[in-house]
Amino acid sequence: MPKLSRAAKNLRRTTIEDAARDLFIKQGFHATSMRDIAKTAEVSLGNLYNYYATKDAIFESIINNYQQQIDEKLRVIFSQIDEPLEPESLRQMGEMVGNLVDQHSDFWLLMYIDVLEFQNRHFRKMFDGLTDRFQRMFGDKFEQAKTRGDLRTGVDPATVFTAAYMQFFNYFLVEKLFGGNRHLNLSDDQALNFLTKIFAYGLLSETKLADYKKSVNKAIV
Amino acid sequence: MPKLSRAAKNLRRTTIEDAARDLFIKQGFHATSMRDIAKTAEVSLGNLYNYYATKDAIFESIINNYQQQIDEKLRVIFSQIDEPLEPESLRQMGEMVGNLVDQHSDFWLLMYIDVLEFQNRHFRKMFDGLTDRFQRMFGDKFEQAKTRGDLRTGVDPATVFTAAYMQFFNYFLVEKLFGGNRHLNLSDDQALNFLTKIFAYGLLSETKLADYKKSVNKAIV
DNA sequence: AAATAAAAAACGGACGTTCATTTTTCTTGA
DNA sequence: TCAAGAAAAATGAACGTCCGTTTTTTATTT
Repeated sequence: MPKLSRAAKNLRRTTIEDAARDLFIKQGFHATSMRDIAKTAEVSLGNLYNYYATKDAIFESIINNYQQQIDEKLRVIFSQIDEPLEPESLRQMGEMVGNLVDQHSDFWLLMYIDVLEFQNRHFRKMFDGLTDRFQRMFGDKFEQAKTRGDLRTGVDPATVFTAAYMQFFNYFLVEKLFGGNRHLNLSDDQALNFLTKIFAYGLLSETKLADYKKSVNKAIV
Repeated sequence: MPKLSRAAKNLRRTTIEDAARDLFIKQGFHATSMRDIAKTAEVSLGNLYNYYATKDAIFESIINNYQQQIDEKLRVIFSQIDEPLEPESLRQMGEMVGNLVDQHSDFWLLMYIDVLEFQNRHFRKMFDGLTDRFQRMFGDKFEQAKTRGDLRTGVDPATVFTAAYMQFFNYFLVEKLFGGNRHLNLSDDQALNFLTKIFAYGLLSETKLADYKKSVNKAIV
């Protein structure tokens, strides 16, 4: 018979992982000691080993939980997109990606830890088959746009969408984590507009583009 | 009177730094011990301290030297670009960036170490004022293209060029270091063509684009 | 032999992990 | 209702190892 309820145990685990995550992010995996984690989590050193077999196990558990959290946020982001190929939607996605990077920069730092110390073993799936996933997600919308004649011929919409997604991500990561302060010489808002514009030009047919230009920004012509 | 010539001393330093760099990249900064470095460099532990005051000093020296090497490679890349706004040039840049990432993936790993353990102190300058630098580099070419009417109105060529540069870089980093095997669902060659196409559409005027489409790929129309 | 370089040994401390011990918690029997 | 006791949980000292750095010793060169 267990003396602690499952809920109480999970609470302890959460406390430990929160502490460990903060420390890993602040000072790296190797630089963080089990004693650091114990002290921050207000748990004895030995007791850590009642919850995790090794220090690595703590890292892996953090990643798995965090990954789920981020996956859910991404799911919400994409679920809010009705028409993925509308410039407005692209921009909206970029904005939400920016928020995700802002609010969870620690998660991406964990990814770099993973790249360096675990050959990105835990994060590989973030990029694996990315285009295919978007195709599965929005395939019908892509098809509809194509039959409507909204798209340039010879340009695969799923690939453009993926490229836009990646560029938005990279833009904010560079700004947030790499100290590239305004590396595009634009404010975040302006950068979003600009990148959206680029991908819209790359994606849309001339007739469709004409609408975009007219409606959004007359200065562009 | 020194017993070792300056050249001999530099050789030792090079040997030590080569060993340290390999180890840092393979297992990270904190996971690499001075004893590891000594053994790999075939130098005694104590002797390391005749050449470097601390372990950090080794890391900084490596970065500074490597940075110079990469800067020189980048200089060569950009010096080979005559007409930065030609799609062909963009693609060429992308290809060379790909080679740079391939041949020096260790350098970019050092950057991630720097992000995690030194808040990117040593690499900040890689992204700082990037657009300005391209403007300074190719400003006259950009102006010429504008007056020739090659460009879309309302699209700053330096910004497009920077965005293209960043996207090429990011594409290859994801492929090489993050295990995103064919995350755009394209071969590297196809990805280069595709990304070039996107930025060309975003950058060039309709008349100029017509030339591009005709000359490069009739299938696109 | 004097100066420089290299090697080896030693230092104090911190590391991840283990383990004997103590404390807490809940069940049980009266 | 409540002490007894067993099981679970928590503790902190201890272990052996490795760490970055310093100091001492040895080798090499002029």
